[in-house]
Amino acid sequence: MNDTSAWVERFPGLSRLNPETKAELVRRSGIVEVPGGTMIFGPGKSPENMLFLLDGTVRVQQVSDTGHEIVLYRIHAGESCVLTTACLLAFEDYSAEGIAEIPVRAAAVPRAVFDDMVAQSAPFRDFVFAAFSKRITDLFQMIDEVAFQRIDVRLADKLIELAKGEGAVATTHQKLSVELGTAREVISRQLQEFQRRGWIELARGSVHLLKIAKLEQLARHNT
Amino acid sequence: MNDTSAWVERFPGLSRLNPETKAELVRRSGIVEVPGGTMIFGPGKSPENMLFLLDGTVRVQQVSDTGHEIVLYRIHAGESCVLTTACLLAFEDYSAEGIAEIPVRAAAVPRAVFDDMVAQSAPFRDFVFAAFSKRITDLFQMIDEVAFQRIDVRLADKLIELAKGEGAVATTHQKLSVELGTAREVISRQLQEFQRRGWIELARGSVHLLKIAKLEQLARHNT
DNA sequence: ATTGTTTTGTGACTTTGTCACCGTGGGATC
DNA sequence: GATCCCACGGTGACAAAGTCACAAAACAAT
Repeated sequence: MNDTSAWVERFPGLSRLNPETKAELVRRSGIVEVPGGTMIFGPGKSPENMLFLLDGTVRVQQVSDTGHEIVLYRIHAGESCVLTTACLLAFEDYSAEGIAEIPVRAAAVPRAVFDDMVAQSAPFRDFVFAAFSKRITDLFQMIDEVAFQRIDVRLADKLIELAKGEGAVATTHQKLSVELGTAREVISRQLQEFQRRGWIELARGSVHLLKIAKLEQLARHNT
Repeated sequence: MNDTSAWVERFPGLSRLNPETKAELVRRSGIVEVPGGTMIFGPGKSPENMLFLLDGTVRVQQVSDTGHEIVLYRIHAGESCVLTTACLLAFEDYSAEGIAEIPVRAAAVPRAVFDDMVAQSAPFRDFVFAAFSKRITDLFQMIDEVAFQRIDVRLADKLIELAKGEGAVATTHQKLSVELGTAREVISRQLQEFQRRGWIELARGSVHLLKIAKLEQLARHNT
C-alpha cells in the first residue's frame, strides 16, 4: 500500500469528508513509519501529532506503581489514537504507554491541523467523537471484566482474540498475564487446566488451540 | 444560586469563551432540575442534551450482566458529562447509567448547539477535549486500582473520599461494596478490621472515622 | 560441554470472592 | 404495644485468585 495520498479513504468515518477537506488533511499531514517495538508515546514522551494508523498495531498498556502491568487496548489499522488526541489537546499527563507491536505506518496530523479540521468539518468531528466514545465504552467494559469476570473466561476469550483465526498464539505465559493484568502463575495453571481438558496444546512460547469451540463456549457463557 | 444567565462563568474552562459565544451558549440552552434519585441516563435511555452540572452530583455506575455493580465515577458541579456528549455525537450505546445522587441542577445544551460551539470556539473545544482526556486517564487509573490494589487500601481511600472532610460517612456496607466493585461480605470484614484497630466506629448505616491519619497512611502507602 | 537466560512448573500460603445462613434493629402496620 | 417485614450486618466454610520462593527445563551463545 503506497497510495499515501489517498489514506483518508481507508478510514470509514473520514470518507464522508468533502473533497476539499480531504485534500487539505492529506496535504497538511505526513506519513510516519516506525519499526516494531518502538515506544510511540509514554510517560514523559508526548507525541507531537495525532496518529491515524495505516498499517500495524499499537499496544497501549499501563505500568502500575506496584510494578504490575496491564494491556488497556490496541489500536489497529483504520483507527486513530484518541489518547494522543487527548494529550495533544488537553495537555494532560498520562501514565500509559503506546508500543508498536509490529512495524507501524501512520498518518501524522499536527495539532494545529487537527484543530482546524475539527472546527471546519462536521464529519471529522463525528469521527473524533465516535473514537472517544468507543474508547470510553470499551474501558467501561474492561473495568467490568477485570472486576467481575472469572480468569478462565477471560483467558479463553483472550486466546481466541489473539489467535485471530489462526490455530495458535505465539506468546509466553508472562505476556498473557500482562494482557489480563494477573500473575504469570495464574495463567500457567489455567493453561494447564485447558490442556488437561484437551482444549489446547502447550509448547514453549506458544499455545495451540485444539478445541476453539470449547474455548468460545467458556468465553461467551458469561458474556 | 439563581443567576442562571451567568452559569457559564462557573466553568473554569468556559470562562475563556469570548462574550458573544457565551451569550449564544446561554441563549440556546436551558436549565433543568431533577430530584435526587432520578436516573438521568441509562441503557435504552439516551439524554437529548449535553449537561453542564451547576449543583448536585451524578453517580455513573455500571450493572454487569453477572448482576454485579460498580461505580465508575461521579460528575460534580462545575463539570460536564462527557458520556452524554459521546452518546449524543456518536450514537454509541452504553451500558452505564447516571443517577442524580442529590437534587441536580444543570445547563442542558442541545446537540445542535453543542456542535456549533465545537465548530466556532477553540476554548470550547479545549474544554470538551480536556473533559474527555480527564475521563479517560481517570478510567486508566481506575483499571489499575481494580486490578492491582488491595481491597483494604481501596476501602480506606474511598472512606476518606466519601467523608469529604466530615468525620463520618452515611452509607451501608452494600453501597460501599458497589463503590469498589466487590462483595458486601468483604467490606464488612474490612470494616470490622478497621474498627478492631480503633480507626473507625461502626453503626447501622454509617461509618465514623476516628483515625483519619491512619486511614490516609494506609491509602497513600501504595498510591 | 559449559554457562547463562528465559520460560515454565510447583507447593505453601494469603487474600479475596462466593454461598448459605442467621441475627438484629427499626420502621410500618394492625 | 405486639407483630410483621425487611434492610442491614455477622459468620463459617469453601473456592478462586494472587503472592512468594524456588526448582526444573528449554534454549542460546560461547
